[in-house]
Amino acid sequence: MKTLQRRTGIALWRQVADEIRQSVLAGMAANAQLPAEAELAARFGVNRHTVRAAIAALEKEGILRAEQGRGTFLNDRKRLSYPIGRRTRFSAGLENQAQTLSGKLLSSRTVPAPPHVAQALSLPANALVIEITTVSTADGLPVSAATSWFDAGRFPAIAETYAATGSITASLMRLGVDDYTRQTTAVEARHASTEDLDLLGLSPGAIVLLTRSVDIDAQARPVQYGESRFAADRIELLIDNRPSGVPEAAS
Amino acid sequence: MKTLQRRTGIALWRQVADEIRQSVLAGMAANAQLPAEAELAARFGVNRHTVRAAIAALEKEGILRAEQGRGTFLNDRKRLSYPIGRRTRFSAGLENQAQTLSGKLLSSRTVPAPPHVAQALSLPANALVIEITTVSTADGLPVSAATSWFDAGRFPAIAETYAATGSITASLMRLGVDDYTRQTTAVEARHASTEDLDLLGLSPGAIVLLTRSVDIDAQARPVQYGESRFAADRIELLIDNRPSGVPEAAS
DNA sequence: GAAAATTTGTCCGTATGTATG
DNA sequence: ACATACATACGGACAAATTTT
Repeated sequence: MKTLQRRTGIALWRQVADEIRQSVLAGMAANAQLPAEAELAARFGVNRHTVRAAIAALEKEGILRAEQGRGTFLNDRKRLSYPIGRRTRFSAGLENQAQTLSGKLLSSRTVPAPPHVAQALSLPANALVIEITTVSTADGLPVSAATSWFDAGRFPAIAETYAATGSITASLMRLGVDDYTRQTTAVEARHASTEDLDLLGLSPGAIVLLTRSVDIDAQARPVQYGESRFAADRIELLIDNRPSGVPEAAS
Repeated sequence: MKTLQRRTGIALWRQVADEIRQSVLAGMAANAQLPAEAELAARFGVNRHTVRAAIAALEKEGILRAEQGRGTFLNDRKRLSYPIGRRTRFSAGLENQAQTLSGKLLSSRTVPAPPHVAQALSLPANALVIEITTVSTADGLPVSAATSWFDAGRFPAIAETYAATGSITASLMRLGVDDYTRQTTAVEARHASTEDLDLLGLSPGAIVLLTRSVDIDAQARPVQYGESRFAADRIELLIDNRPSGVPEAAS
């Protein structure tokens, strides 16, 4: 049952690290002590050195801390919860969970719309779009990197307004879009690209949640198509279909 | 730039395989030809042997086929799209995308509800729940493994009806729940556990999308809490908030 | 306080896997 | 197919820090 596999291109110590992260740490409280290295080695059927390599990796990720003579302990870090619904907004969604939120413009350019972007925005095949790349941060830790596309004819100044405000909602407001709603969100998961590792400050092998979303204005015209990469160890996506205003059944 | 990293516990050939899967194959049509091995080696800055190892792995996954003297070609396989909304149902959501769909009961047991399950189902702390583990398959390929919990007092025969029908919707119908809707869905991503690797037929290091969901009946009482693991390379989650367009009636 | 037990940290050597040319 | 260098995994022995007896 618990046979880790060899010769697969994934080092044993990394498989062990992944197992520890999810099954060992699953029900543990903050600052609780992990089983001893020897015990973990026995449980996974590997050498103690291999367990040590796994723990060293998790230490570098900030999840564990090891103290000589005492033991290894679970650090206190909790995941943010990012709500996705008709009124999906970065700042409003996380404002109760973090002290400081910010968005930073990394780059922008005007390009002919790639096919899937043109389709998402209901634009003709060779229309010009503005592509911006941004990183959003909560309490100083980057949580998402996003690439967004806007109709260059309708929002020629989107990059400048985003650079000034750090917010899509505020930028669109300045450009005449009083309100917008989320039409669709597709969610995938994958290993972070080297670029995203850099942008999000992640370790190699880290996982990102990838969302592809379309936002529309009050007249149901698409205003934004975006592809966001969320650091999967820092955030979860929450899809809540409860009609707003109805008291919650439980929780 | 695209500098692949060493000493990360992930073999270079596997990193190259992941890169090919997501960036090279991204915009390619089915049966299109890949760049030559030498060109790929140059692009990724690795030796040709390493590219060959990556291609061999992708061939074993069924994504590519290499033909001596001709080249390497992309097989035709697309990701399924699993819609999540108020009326989330496995069979109804995928029926237009696959020829055969099936659900199989792997195990069931009656246990005192774990705290988070009791909370999700609005049950007292030590209430009994029935826990079932299932695997759902599309066109013979497993796409999700799920663990679901039901109030043992209200649905004592849920395991038997699921075993008979292979469907949660049909099972609940037989047990007096004419209709149910999705209340919340939380989405995370992580490396597959060894158990899920086995259940879903994945290779070590593979990624799963993890959803935690609560379904409620017409009286807003929770009927099901479930944790599903989707093979991230076979399926994406689609959250569609369009009010019209989705037919209300389900058969 | 001293001794024993426990736990993490370091060093040795050896075999196999990975990556290059 | 060959040769070379480095990374990974194992096994054992022992040191260092801490807690328990």
